[in-house]
Amino acid sequence: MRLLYIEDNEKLALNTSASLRDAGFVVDVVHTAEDALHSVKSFEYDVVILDLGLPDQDGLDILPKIKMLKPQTPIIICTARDGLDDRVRGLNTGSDDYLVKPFDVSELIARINAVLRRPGGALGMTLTLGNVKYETVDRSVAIDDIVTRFSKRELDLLELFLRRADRVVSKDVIENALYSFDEAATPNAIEVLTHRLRKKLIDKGASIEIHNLRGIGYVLQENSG
Amino acid sequence: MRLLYIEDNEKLALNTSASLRDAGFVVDVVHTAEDALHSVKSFEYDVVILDLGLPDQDGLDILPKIKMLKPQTPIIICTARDGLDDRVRGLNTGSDDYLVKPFDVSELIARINAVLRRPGGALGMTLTLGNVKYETVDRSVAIDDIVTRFSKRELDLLELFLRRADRVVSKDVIENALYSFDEAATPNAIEVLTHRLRKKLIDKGASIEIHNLRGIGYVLQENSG
DNA sequence: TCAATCCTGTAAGTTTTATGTAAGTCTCAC
DNA sequence: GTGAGACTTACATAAAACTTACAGGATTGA
Repeated sequence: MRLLYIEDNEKLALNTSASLRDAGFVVDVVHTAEDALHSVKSFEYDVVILDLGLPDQDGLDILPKIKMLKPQTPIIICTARDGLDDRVRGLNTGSDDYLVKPFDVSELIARINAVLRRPGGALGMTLTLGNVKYETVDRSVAIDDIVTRFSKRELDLLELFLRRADRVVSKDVIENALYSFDEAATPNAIEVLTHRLRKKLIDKGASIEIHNLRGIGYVLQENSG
Repeated sequence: MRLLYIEDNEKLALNTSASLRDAGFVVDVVHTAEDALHSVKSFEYDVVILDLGLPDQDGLDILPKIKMLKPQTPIIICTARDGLDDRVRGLNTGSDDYLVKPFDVSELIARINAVLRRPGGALGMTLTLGNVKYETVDRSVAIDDIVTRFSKRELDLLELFLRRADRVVSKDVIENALYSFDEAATPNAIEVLTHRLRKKLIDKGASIEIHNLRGIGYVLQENSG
């Protein structure tokens, strides 16, 4: 899952991109429109995040250029409220999204996931580990190519683990990813949920395992033999 | 099968859209370029029908905008003979078509079907799963080669499910596919409709089943054993 | 044109199940 | 061995989906 993050404010870019990496994305950061276009030409991104207010030209000018180069790639535009003019609205394609500044990083992450999940958004986006395949578009899971049912929360957790396979995920991160502010969540809720996900994975013969690191968090790994 | 019909002449729009609905399409009608762009952004259409001669701007200007928003969606342009200039020809991308006014509605329906039948299009095939066969051209259904009657809405839903067999279809997607924006649709309407389709499938001995994924959507699957 | 029939959405009641809580057990680290 | 953290099981409940009945509207056929 690779993102291009176009943001001229270097300090902000540093902070935000770090959070995005924590969330399991691969992030390329550029600070100018010129670099951005170069990157778009050179690599395949799943999402482009465009922060308006670039120094070398009006940020909006770059939007149609990116669109022309990669019509399929969804773009998330970050803009101050008063920048939300008709030009943004007009260019916004429905497969895209915009976000009014200031915003919380978790909000941005939610938007990225939403855009990726949309039908036609990210083409053929499949998270795979071992014999487990997760389709982000329709949130379906197949183990050894056999479609398997999971509940909503189980899917949330599985997706989170798959995005951060082989990396430690703390209970905190899980809580933030799965539960909105108005939803309560004792640490136990996550333990129970993990238990259920584990059980289902074992029952269905998945070749992946959720390991616990006492006091630190969990890791999803392909089981080695 | 959902269409957007852009036509500023309200009387003509009313007549034509009624005929299109009779032919089994879900039709959204808009009278201005602004509304048209808004709808294209908000919904997924299988075909856009653009009648040139809109009041708020030269109709042709809207064409590239729609194209940019949804490069995949085929567009049928209706125009008077003298409007058939190079600009139309130039913008026509091959996935599109145009129709010279005045035309008969049956002609328009034929063009729509033709466009949908094209490679990569949505029509002109038999959707088959288990012992159920669905003819997209005339919307007829056969179970074990016995022709079976379904109501319009049931056909809409069945077609949607067959096109996405073994994949999760959310209520949201169902609502957008089956109901034009002037039609109401409580979530319950979809539940009732699903219930009726299920019952009919069972009664007629179909070997396919609609499974529910609580909070996520539905899946159509061939029943295993 | 009128009646009969069918389609389809609403409403209300019932069933199902996903999910958090609680309480107890296990286990690892020190 | 002790305690904190994680695991497990059972349970309650609220949300989601299912079902049934009904009524207005459309369609059909005489």
